[in-house]
Amino acid sequence: MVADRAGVSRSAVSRAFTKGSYLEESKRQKILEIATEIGYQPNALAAGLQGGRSRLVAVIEGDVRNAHDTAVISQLCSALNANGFWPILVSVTRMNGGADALAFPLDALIVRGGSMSEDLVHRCAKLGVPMICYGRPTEELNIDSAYCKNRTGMELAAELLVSKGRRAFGYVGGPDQFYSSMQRRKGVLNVLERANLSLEAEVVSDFSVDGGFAAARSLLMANTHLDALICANDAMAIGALGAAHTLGIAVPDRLSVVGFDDADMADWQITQLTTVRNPLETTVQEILKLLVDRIDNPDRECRTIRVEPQLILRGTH
Amino acid sequence: MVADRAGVSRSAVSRAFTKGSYLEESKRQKILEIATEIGYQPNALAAGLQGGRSRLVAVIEGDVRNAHDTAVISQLCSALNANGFWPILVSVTRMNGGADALAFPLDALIVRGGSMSEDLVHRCAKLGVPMICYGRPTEELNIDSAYCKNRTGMELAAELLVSKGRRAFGYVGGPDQFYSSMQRRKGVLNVLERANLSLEAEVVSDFSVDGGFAAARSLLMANTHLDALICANDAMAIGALGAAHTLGIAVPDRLSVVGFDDADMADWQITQLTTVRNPLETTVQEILKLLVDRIDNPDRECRTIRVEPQLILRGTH
DNA sequence: CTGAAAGCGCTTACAG
DNA sequence: CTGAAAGCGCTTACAG
Repeated sequence: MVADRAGVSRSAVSRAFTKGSYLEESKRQKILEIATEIGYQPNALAAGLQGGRSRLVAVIEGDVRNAHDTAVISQLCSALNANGFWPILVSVTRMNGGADALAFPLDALIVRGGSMSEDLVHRCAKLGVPMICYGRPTEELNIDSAYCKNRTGMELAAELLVSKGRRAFGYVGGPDQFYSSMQRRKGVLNVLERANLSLEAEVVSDFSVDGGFAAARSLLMANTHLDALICANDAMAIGALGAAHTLGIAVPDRLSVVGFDDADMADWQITQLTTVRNPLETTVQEILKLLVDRIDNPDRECRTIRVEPQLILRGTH
Repeated sequence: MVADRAGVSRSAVSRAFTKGSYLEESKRQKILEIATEIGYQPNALAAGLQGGRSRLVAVIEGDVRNAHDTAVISQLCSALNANGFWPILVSVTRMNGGADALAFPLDALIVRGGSMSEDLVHRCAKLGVPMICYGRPTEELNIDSAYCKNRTGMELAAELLVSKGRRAFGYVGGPDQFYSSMQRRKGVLNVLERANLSLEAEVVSDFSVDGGFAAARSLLMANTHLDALICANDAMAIGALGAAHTLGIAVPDRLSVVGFDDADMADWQITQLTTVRNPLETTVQEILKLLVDRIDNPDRECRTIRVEPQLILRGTH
């Protein structure tokens, strides 16, 4: 034990590792020295038991996965690390909707709107664990959240195509249960209405590349006159690009294809997808700000951060 | 407190939540009932303090990211969840090479070979925290590991191209410091030597799509006679496909391109990349077996699992 | 500035 | 089958 070796009390050792606590510098030095020598490090579990903060944050991972979701989670964990938090990754399907993670005295719990169950909301509230949501507004639940303006983003995309002279629009939507799916579709519809156009064909898919391929293929085969195909995310747009290719439809000459997210793959040479940027670094930063601020100030009112989307012009419009 | 409400001891409550401990069924029932009512759940931190297992597993996330690495980590966390473990995600750059995670009484620590520092190895050994490595062999360090047979895999790919009549080979390699880079390159060289061919051009890149694009582009421009381009992973192969496209080189008519990993993107319609399957589900399962077995049996000899690669024929060879 | 003591919320022998 | 007690490894008032 470090305390014995250094001839000090356990309190002193604890203080040596606590920034900003009173301890004679020479003593602290000696303690730290012995600690590194024998490889001692305060046990975070025991420390976390002390009423204060555990610095543990559960990140609930949803079941619908695409490149953008994965990227958000990865960046989120990185940002948590950078702020001295320990992200515990929890699968929504595996761990009882994420509620099992509440066995830990969590400083916070982060979840995408689409994976948030009522049960989870109730239990967090009951236990006083702050919840931060992303991907949809949650004011009505009194929960902080950050999300990209989906409708606005899609309006940007649709306006671009209308202004390019496109007139026969098809749409590949995301699963109905997602807030983002509804909003993105609404954005498209708004613009078409203003332009006195209507959606000529539409199909719902699953936000995946394969799903987008199948959906776009059947849509394009049944509606050969389409000259614009808007997809609710980049993964499906990439699938749509494949579908157009196999059907011999030239993009963008005969057909415009746009997506949403601006995932990495949108900028590859073989895709060069025109899309709407869903700025994940910004979203992640906002989530962290909400989290830190919530911990400092547990009783403040909940806040909703709306992140601005941005049109990214590349080669498929 | 549940114990009071149910009129039992704290021991009884603890036992009610511990599978396989003696407790009259009616009592257990009552305790569980009250627990769900008031939202009680044993504190995992306090439980973890009890000499036994914490069920906490640190997963160290490296700095070099590509789709395959991200997928491995994501699946790994999912598999850990499925086995009742709590993965703590730790950024190798942010958290002192991952060593900071040792503040928790970890049941194990999982790290990719390329992100494993000597310091980390020493400290895990000193603290008795089992380390499971993937992506390279670590027998000499007395550490369990699982990895795909890189050399064998690349031999499969190179043999395919040789048998197709390709004679002028180029190679886009991964960063020198990775074990997998060296082994994959060796696989290519072995096959060429046996066929009395030699590598005509070669360049090292960074396992990313953009890196692969730039590398392949310069390679192809400087060596217009190449008829085969082997890339050390799928991401760079996708980049190479883009490079070939912008240079007007028809794949596979004039140039064969193959990758390694069989990442999701390799099977998209727009890529249909011929590649070598680096079976991540198998690797993840093997890592979990190693981990569980190590926990049950802390003093067993270390094991190295070599996962079999598999040639996947698609459209670019 | 520092030590002795209490306490965080559990589990686990130890007695019954 | 079950309770009282000790103990896990820390931190934090409380006295000095």
